[in-house]
Amino acid sequence: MIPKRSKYAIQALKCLAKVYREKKHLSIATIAEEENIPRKFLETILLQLRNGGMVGSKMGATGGYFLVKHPDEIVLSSIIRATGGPIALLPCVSLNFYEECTECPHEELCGLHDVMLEVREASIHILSKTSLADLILREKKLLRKSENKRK
Amino acid sequence: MIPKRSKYAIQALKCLAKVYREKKHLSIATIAEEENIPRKFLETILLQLRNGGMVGSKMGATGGYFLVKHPDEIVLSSIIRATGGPIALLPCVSLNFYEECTECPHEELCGLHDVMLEVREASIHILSKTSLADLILREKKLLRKSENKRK
DNA sequence: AAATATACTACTAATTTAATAGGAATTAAA
DNA sequence: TTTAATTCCTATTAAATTAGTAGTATATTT
Repeated sequence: MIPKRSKYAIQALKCLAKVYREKKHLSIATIAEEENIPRKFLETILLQLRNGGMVGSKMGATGGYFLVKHPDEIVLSSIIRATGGPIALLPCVSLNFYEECTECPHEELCGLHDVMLEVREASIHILSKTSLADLILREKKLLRKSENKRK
Repeated sequence: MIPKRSKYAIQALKCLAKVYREKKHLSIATIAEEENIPRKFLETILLQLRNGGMVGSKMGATGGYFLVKHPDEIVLSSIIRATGGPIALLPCVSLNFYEECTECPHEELCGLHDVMLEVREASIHILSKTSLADLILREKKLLRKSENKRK
């Protein structure tokens, strides 16, 4: 499981992506309310994303946050990583949270390691091809689908 | 990430799978030593696996644990589940640890939910086709490969 | 100057997971 | 029949992680 932190980050960035074209920025409070995220917690998350170079901020009254890249270029895997969320199922196959198995004498001979690498690759493949723009597109499609169903 | 508990379970079962043909059984202490797992912790894990119907046990002196199914029939996904490890990256897409998103008004319209379902399916696909027997086979292949390299 | 933001960092609370403790029940063998 | 070796069971503690909060400094607009 990825931490809530990472999930909140994705939600917040999706929010910002929706106003990207209009070059608007949103305040923490606005995003927090819109997405039901605890305000102060969101604050620390956005700060982390800013330090990670994914969003920019403007201080002072009428300040707020905005994306510094096109929604097409921000993919889920990098958001998860920027917020400290591991994608792999075991530390010994994690790119960013790697830890040696104390029990495995030779990692490269471990069958479990081998399988878990495959799982990681499959997950990263999906998460790295899905951008904020894709996420929004998906939601449009889902909405259309559900509207057709209702007819 | 899956809990250590699940990883230990897989290691222990792999151990048992290796002696399955000879119809031998192994004591907790033996497995614990072989796999570098804290003995008392392993005890609770094996108990859980027994209650889950994956292994059998024999009490008393010369007692121990053994697989009740063929190593071909025990797959990684069921071991992980039997030991309480979630495979999905978010609670809202977990089959066994499902929890509703408090923030999502309509789960079926959420783009993130949609993507995470795909990730889950991809992971489960791999973990459900890999059995203990496969794991052992993989290790043989890895060993052969590394021996060829050394030449 | 007042109001409204972000910046920063330290702290607390809550939850989960890992590991241990300790004795009861069971079995085999001395 | 006693002893040693083992599983069975459940409660508890310890450790680590994550979630969330507090409070103050700094910047910007009106």
